[in-house]
Parts: sequence; C-alpha cells; structure tokens
Amino acid sequence: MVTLLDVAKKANVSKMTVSRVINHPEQVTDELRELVEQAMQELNYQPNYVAQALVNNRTNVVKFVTLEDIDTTEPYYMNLLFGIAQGLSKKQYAIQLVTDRKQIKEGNFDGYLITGARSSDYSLFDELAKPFVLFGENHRGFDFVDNNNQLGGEIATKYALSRLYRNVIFIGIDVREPFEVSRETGYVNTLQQNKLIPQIYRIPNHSHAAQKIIKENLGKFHHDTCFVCASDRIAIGVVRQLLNEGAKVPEDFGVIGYDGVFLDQVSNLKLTTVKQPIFAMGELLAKMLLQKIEQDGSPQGEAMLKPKLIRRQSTR
Amino acid sequence: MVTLLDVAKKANVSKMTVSRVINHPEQVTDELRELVEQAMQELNYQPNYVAQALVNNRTNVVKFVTLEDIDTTEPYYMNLLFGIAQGLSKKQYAIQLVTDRKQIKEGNFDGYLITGARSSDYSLFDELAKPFVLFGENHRGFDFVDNNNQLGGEIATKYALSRLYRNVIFIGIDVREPFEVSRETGYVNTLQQNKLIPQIYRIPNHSHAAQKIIKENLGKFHHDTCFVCASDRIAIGVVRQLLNEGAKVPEDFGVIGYDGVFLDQVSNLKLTTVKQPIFAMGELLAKMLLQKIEQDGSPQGEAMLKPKLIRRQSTR
DNA sequence: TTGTATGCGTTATCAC
DNA sequence: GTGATAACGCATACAA
Repeated sequence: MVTLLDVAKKANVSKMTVSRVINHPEQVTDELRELVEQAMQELNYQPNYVAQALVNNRTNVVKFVTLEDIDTTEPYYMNLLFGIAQGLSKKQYAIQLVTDRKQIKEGNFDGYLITGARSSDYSLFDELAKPFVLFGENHRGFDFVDNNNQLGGEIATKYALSRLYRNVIFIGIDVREPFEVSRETGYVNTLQQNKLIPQIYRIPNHSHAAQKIIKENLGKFHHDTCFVCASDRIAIGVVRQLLNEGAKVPEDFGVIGYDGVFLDQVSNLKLTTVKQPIFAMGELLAKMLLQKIEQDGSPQGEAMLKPKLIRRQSTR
Repeated sequence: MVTLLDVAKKANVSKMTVSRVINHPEQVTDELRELVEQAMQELNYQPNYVAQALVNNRTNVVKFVTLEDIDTTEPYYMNLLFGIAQGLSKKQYAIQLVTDRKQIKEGNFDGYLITGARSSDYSLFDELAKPFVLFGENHRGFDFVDNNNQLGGEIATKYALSRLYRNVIFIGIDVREPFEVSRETGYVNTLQQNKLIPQIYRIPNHSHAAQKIIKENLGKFHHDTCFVCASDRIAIGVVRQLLNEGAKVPEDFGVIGYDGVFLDQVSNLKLTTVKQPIFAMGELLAKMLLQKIEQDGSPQGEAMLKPKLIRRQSTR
C-alpha cells in the first residue's frame, strides 16, 4: 500500500506537505504542489479512508434502514439504493442495510437513511443519537427527500382532464400517511379548480384490491372515466379488471399510475404513470446526509423533487 | 465514545488486558476477565471497528458489483442484498454498490461480490487484485454461489410429469450461459430418463417474447402440455398468452416458472415456480467472501443451494 | 510556507 | 498472566 510517507519520500518533502496538497492545496507553493502531485500520480497514491476516518472520528459508513416489509417485486428500492450509492461514492462512504430494528443502534456508523417510516415510527427517531434523513414526506420537521406528491396528484389529474375524460376518480391507498394525503390533495384541488366533484376510493395497495373495487363498481362508472391511482400496483389491477370486464382501455376508461416503476415485463399494457426521479432522490438523500454529518447534525430541510408524467398506453 | 482505555481504568487493568478479554479470553484469568466484562457491560463498550480495521490493514468494506444493466436487474436482487447484509453484519462489514465499471478498482475495500457476470466478463476477473466471489454458476474455477440450476430443471420437469401432462416443453433463455445450460440439462436428462423426446425453445427473457412464441405455435401444442420455463418472466408471458387464447390453465396447459419471485401483485395467476433460496444465497455469498478475505484469498469453492418447487395455481 | 510532534483506538510484540 | 511500547495512516496544533 502506498502511503503519504511513500509519496513524501519520492517528492523529497515531509508527509505533511503531501497531506496539505490533498486537503489545503492553497497553503503550499505551486512548485512543491506540482512535485507532490506528480509523485502521487506515479505511485498511484490512494488515500486510506480508514486512517482518515479514525482521526476524524468518523466511520465512513451509513445505515440504510428499511422500516417496512420489502416487497421484492418493486424495482423501486433497488434504484433508490443505486442512487444512494452514487451520492455516497464521492466520499467513499459505504452502506449497512438494516431491516432488523435491533440492529439500528449497533456498531459504528455516522448516520442513517431511513425509508418506509410511518407515523407510528416517529417516536423512534427522537432516540437516534446520530444524524438521519428520511426518504418520504413528513410534517414533523424531520429532514426528508421525497417527490412532490401533491404536484404528482395534480399532474395526473390535469392530464386526465386534458384528455377529455368526463369523470376523474381517485383510487388511493387506505393509509393516512403524508404521501397519500398529498397525492389526494393534488387531485382534489385540481378537480375543484375545474368545478368538479372529487370522488375517492381508498383500498389496500394491491392489484387484487383494485380489481375488486372495479368489479364491484363498474356499473356505476360512466364510460368516460379516468382513474387516477395512488400507485402502479393499483393501476395495474384497475387496468386488468377493466379488460377482464370487456371495457375499452384507453378509449372509454383511462388509467394513470404512480411511481413510474415499469412493470412492462409482467403487465398487459404499458401504463401511463407519474414517475418519480428515484435515482436522483437517492442521490440527494445521500448528499443531504453527508452534509448533515459534516455539519454536525444541522437541519437540512425538506427536498421535494418534481415527478413527471409518462404518457403511455393506458390513457387516450 | 467509550474506548478500551475507559474500560481498562474502570476495571483497574491495562487496556491490553481488555483487548485480550475480547480477542483471546483464554489468556486471561477468570477473575480479571469477569471484572473486565462487567466494566464493559456498565460502560456499554462498543469496539471501534475503524481502529481495528486500521491496525489489521482492512477496511471492513466490500464492493457489490452489478455487471448487468440496472434496468434488467431481477427483482430478487433486493432480497439478495439483504441476505448479503445479514452475512456481513456479524463482522460489521459495509457495502459499496458499484454499477459503473470505472469504480471497480477505486477506493479502499477488502473484496468483491460480483453479480450479473457473463462469459465475456471473465477476463476482467483476472485483473482483480482483491478476493472475490461470484453470484452465479461458472465453470472457470471462480468461487461462486448459485442455486443448483440443473436440479431445478429436474425438479420442475419431474413435477410436470408427475402431474401427468403428456408433453413437457422447455422454454429457455437465448443465452448460452451456464445457468441456462444447466437448467436445460436438468430438463433434458429427466425427459430422457423417461424415454421422452426433449423439445426446447429459446427466447429473450421477456414476457412479450414468451407471448409471441405461444401465439405463433399454439396450434402445434397438444392440449396436455406443461411448459417448463427458465424464468418467471417467461412463465408469466406464457400464462397470459394461453389465457388470451382461451386455453385452460392449469387443466390443459401447465406452466412452471423459475426464480420464485412472486409477482402476484401484478400477475393474473399464482405461478408454480422453482424458488431459489435467495436470501440464504446472499448470506452464504457474504460469508464465503469474508472467509476468503480472512484466509488471504484462498479458494472457497462452489456452493450450490437447493431450489424448491412451489406448487401453486399454474399447474394442475 | 514547511516540518515536527502528537494522538485517534486498536492489536502485536516483547518484556516482566 | 499481565503490562508497557510501538505501529497502522492520517490530520491537527504548534514550532521553525
């Protein structure tokens, strides 16, 4: 392993000069700096992050805590993780994945990225002794990254109206969590701006629940309705049952999903959906946490990235 | 932070004694050992893995390298990752996720876990300066963990025959990679043992390709056929198209998938499938790598875990 | 501007 | 069996 000392010898300087070239290049003369940089090049010097971490009382490790049950069919988290990894890579941070709550406080690490948090988990956060950032909207003042759920609800609803579906119905998830409330709000606001009456169903987040609701209520729906759904799973169930019933999609019924997880591999129809910039969200999440760690836990605020409507085959 | 020295003071011993209690407890008298252990308890001492890593010339970090395209990554990767995390957690190792090949050699780390490797990647491995273990069967002598693909092919085929489908057709993936060849071999061997003639189609790993092959060939298939598929994706496409064509599943046509990724959320029918013990595979992968690191790169061999047939609704 | 000394927390080595 | 000391690679404080 090439160390500071090796570089120092080659450049005929002390190792402090080498250290400074790396951390405070402005404090060293151009001449020496170039000499040192050349020596680093030639020796292919790679700083030892472990030694750095030890002096700085850091570990270069963050915990990624998943509080909900992971449903492996969602490519979603994998993308999030890759985004996080990207955000961490510049400072050479590594990840410990945590699903067991007992492991939350174990070992050495510098902070947390937390996902799948429900309101009932908020009390847990007060106990955490290290900086953390949540993945997912909350209104308790905890730093977070999310997509702008309200905007997403608006985008979907506005698009449905622009496609001239006469009715726009929201099929939400039956949890009163902020992300759901915000998506609904986006829908409701848009309808009211257009002097239309909101109509909301709330069901479990499974395609089968969505199929059921369509099956039971299809008679009630006009043949000119767009369903704005709170998730792609729900949307897929809606589409499937509509097709099962012989309804025409997208001509008579439109369907818009949420998440932007493309399940084309397994779904009948390419779904129009509100896509979250998952990778970018993961990257930002990581950067916020690293900054928070560096700033000794100072608040980073709330970051809501813009979702984007992807027009595909389930709307006309 | 509580250090060895803090514990030593409390127990009125030197820090070396404390260190020994942790690493070589047999070298210290029972009396002192208990004293030290009590002090550790009271102070809630947690060893500093960074300091350990520094002195051991380790980093406590491994790279998880995904060589295939993120978009095509299988849904089971998330489970794999959690299995890996579990296997790493005992030694408090952390993960760096790598998708960009440029990052493969960057930074400090102790070894690699590599997934998505194709034959064309093998040359890359010879350049790696650190220990690695592959996720996925190979016959070049690289240490790996996989499920027993040949056994999986056998299990599926035997089950199809036991359900008295008169014909059993294999729908494979059109790559000549070891996992695919092995699955096919399991199928072929089983058919030949039963004096039946193998019939194999090879298509891209997409449900749409599977739909196409069924659509184009349905006329040729007897109404008493079971399709043994090389992936769940393919199986889902087969089921969907069979249903589209009005065929009876599972009565006239059986379908068996491979992977055990339950896509119930989005599929019409609960798939009979060969399930790999993904989590356990991840855990083993991690343990093999840790051992290999500890043993300075000594070969760990090949580990093939048993897949398991999950009987569900796509077979009679 | 540059170099020297010291310490981060742990473990191995060698005395006692 | 136990303790003092040096070392891992780096960065901060201080001296030159």
